[in-house]
Amino acid sequence: MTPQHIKVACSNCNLRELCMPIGLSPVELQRIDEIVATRRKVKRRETLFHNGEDFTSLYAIRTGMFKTRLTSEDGRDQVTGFQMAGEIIGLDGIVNGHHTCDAVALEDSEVCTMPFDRIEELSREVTALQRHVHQIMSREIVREQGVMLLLGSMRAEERLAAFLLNLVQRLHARGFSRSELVLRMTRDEIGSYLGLKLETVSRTLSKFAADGLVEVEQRNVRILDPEALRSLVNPPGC
Amino acid sequence: MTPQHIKVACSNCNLRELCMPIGLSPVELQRIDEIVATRRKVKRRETLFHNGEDFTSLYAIRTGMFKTRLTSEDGRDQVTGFQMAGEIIGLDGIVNGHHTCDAVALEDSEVCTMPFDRIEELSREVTALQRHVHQIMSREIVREQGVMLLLGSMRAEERLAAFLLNLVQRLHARGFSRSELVLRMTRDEIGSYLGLKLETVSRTLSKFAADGLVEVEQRNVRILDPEALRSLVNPPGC
DNA sequence: CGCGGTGTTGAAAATTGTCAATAATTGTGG
DNA sequence: CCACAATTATTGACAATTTTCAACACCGCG
Repeated sequence: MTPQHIKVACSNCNLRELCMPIGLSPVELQRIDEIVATRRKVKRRETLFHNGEDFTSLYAIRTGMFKTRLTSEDGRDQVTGFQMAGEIIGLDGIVNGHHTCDAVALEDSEVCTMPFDRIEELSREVTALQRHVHQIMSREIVREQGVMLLLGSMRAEERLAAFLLNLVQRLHARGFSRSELVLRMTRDEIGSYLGLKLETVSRTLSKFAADGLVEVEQRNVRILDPEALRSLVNPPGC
Repeated sequence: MTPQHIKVACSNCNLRELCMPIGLSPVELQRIDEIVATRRKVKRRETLFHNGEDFTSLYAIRTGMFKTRLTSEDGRDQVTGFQMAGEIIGLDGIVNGHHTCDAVALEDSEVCTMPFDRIEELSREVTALQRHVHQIMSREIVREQGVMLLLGSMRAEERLAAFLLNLVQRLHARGFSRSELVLRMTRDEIGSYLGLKLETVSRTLSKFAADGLVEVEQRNVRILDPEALRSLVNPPGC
């Protein structure tokens, strides 16, 4: 309700390789700086945008973590993703000019606001940006297909193993540990994302711990046997 | 293996309002005609493209129906969508330059091949086309989020009801009956899409028939009580 | 220090999957 | 055109997985 707005630039952002096209000339890079209108801080539990809200901008996450959540008419809801630094959210709003999901900060976070009409304008001139926008959208389509595979054909243990491996891999790509992670979301949110009840998530985590695959202490998870987790996701007989 | 290639034009295609931007000037429309390189016929059970294949083009379906299918490393597979006339497939290939799923014709079909580099080139000049491409990709993202909601939070009856209503609604938008439809896919394929076993699909269909919601004769389905189906998808207490 | 939100665990119930038998349909080749 | 094979669909009985309901523990914050 009281977002802070701050002027900034991509050209010296340390997340550049995560959310910007590569191989830009200095002049192109400078023009892209102009895309980011402002930064905006979003506190834990606050929404960046919500279902029904007019779509104006895409958001690049600078710090923190978000969940996107779909709520059906009858109140059922589904977490559709967890997004971290360098990832882009808001793509759902393009098609109808308003958002169709909520984006909620899981911790105090900061995003770069990129007005979409400026993105469209500039991507007509900077080919690398055009390509990049297409890639970001295609990547999201492919990611969601992977979630469909998970939800449609995996059992609880496989889903949770895939979830943990995916999270830690993305964190590692951002310079964090290859084996330790902090879950910023509740068991209930993990369950919603994985199509499981929170009790099932909790039980499955306990079983992983009992089997020596992970060490769990609250939201701190240490992956002890990544190979065993991987073999859960892709069963042995292959 | 022996695709037929035929030259054609969008400007007088009867599916124009389904797969092309609206409000184009005659000169813009003519330029868009140039996007469609060829038409290609794909026979039932043949693939339009498959996982790993180099990505070059998007495809607009002219006639027939396809399924897209994801196959995981261990051989598990997941149907990620059923596409019909006027819909676009191939968006998965943009991000990495190769397709990450298979597109299989469920009946003898015909598609328009649209080389993606031409689409990018032209959408730099024709704003309406640029916007259209973004909308198509965003629409696919939103569609997949809906499937995630279905797979993550609905039970078998709800999933199947949602599936039937979605299919018949899309068919109706194409001039077909509001209540009768022909399933071009097997029970197994429906089950894969809905995260259910084929036996569950069959049983649930039988139950719908016993309850007087639908009439099922092989792949011919008549929806007798669309309201009851809708109330299954969105349970009464709302 | 207590309270609300979060997490764990057990037992029973519900849903869906598995296995198996059979039927119906479609495609194929003689 | 018919017969046979292969594919697809239906149904039942039973098993496995996950959910539901409930009780209780833990933690962090005011």
